[in-house]
Amino acid sequence: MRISSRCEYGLRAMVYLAGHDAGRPVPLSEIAAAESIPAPFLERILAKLREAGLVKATRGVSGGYRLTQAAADVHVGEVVTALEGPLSLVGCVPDRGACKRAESCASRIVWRRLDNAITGALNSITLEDLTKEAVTP
Amino acid sequence: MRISSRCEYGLRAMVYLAGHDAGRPVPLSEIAAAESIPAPFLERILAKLREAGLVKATRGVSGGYRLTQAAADVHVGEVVTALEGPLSLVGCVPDRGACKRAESCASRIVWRRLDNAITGALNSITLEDLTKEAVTP
DNA sequence: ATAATGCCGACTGTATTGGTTGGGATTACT
DNA sequence: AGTAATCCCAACCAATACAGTCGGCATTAT
Repeated sequence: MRISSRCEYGLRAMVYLAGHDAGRPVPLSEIAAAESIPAPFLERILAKLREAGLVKATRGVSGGYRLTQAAADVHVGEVVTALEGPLSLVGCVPDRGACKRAESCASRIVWRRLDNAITGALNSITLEDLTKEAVTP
Repeated sequence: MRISSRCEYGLRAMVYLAGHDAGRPVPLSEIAAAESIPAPFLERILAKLREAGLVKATRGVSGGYRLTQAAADVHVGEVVTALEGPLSLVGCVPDRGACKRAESCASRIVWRRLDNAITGALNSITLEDLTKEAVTP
């Protein structure tokens, strides 16, 4: 039960993009250097974010990455989901059929609550909030 | 970012113990059968819970496991921590020195919030709540 | 043409997960 | 004393995920 480096890096990269959008795409190498992320690893992370539609890339000289949406429209939960898979920590929460005893399982109450807490926490923050650091802890 | 089976099983076992404490210890085999948990695996899970002081075992014929405290005093967070390690999903939250950029890192805000959400969700439920199923989702 | 950039598939070492196996040590009961 | 039920423990295993790396190809501004 740990957030992967992939995900930490990915969020840092997204925040960087949000904070450095000046009409030009930002090359991967710049993000990697600024955030101390191994470049080839970051490449694979950005690929996932691109597949998820969160960033778009332009190739060639002076190419790079940009957000596809305004920073204010991107919730952190979307970023985490793109990199970490569904936020549900336990299979029986989204898919009641995943476990035969789901109906009578008291523990499921816990996992449902946990699910709500996590989703709420991550979806109540946008990239814009983070660039402004105007979030109360 | 997933709860391990170890942890799901462990919580189910704890809830079972909370709901079946009739002054006698409950043998592992009973829990395993009732909750469909592979017995040898459950054994290792209960070992961890015992190390954490959450259950105690008595050996020999008609031995078994019991909670060390009243169900109302055991918060789910303790059970999860015992099996899954610290609840913090990211190293820089409990230990600010884990990452050099911690001070200036906007993402850290996210992880702090997430931490609080998770801890809050898990520590607001006790085993007794679960046996009564009196928790609102 | 060239250099900067993104795209992609294959590979690797390490750790974790989800177990199993086999043999002990304790204890209640007869 | 013997036996069966029970917990205790160390070693092992296969599959998967994690955190990267490497090498080459495709695209494009200049």
